[in-house]
Amino acid sequence: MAKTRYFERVLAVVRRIPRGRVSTYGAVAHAAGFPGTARQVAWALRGAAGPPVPWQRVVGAGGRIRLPGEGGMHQRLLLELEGVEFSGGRIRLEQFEHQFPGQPGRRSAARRAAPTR
DNA sequence: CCCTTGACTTAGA
DNA sequence: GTCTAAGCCAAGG
Repeated sequence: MAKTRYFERVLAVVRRIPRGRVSTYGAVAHAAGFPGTARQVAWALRGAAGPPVPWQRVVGAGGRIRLPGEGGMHQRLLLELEGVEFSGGRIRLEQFEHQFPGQPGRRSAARRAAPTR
């Protein structure tokens, strides 16, 4: 039961994350077409946490679990079962982060505030 | 319409 | 390495 478009879009993206891979809130938000809405991605996952949505494959920047409490423990467990390796509480994004197809945000052709990195 | 909440992120101390 | 502050944005009250 689709609730909102935002909701649907985000979940659709999360569903595309293959098993054994992970993505970050920011990346999902961007892939869904809403760059800069990482927090809302978390909000959406919270309301969708279920079988149809591999919510555990979405982690915070740097490959850190941002879900507190047992939920976080559960998430880490599920990921490890999928083959994702942790390194001192962090996931090696270099190796497990899923790269979405060249899908530039649809809201505006592009948006790379990319600070002086 | 205003205010609060939150599984976030980045930058600075 | 840790902690704090500010920026961000959709939803719900």
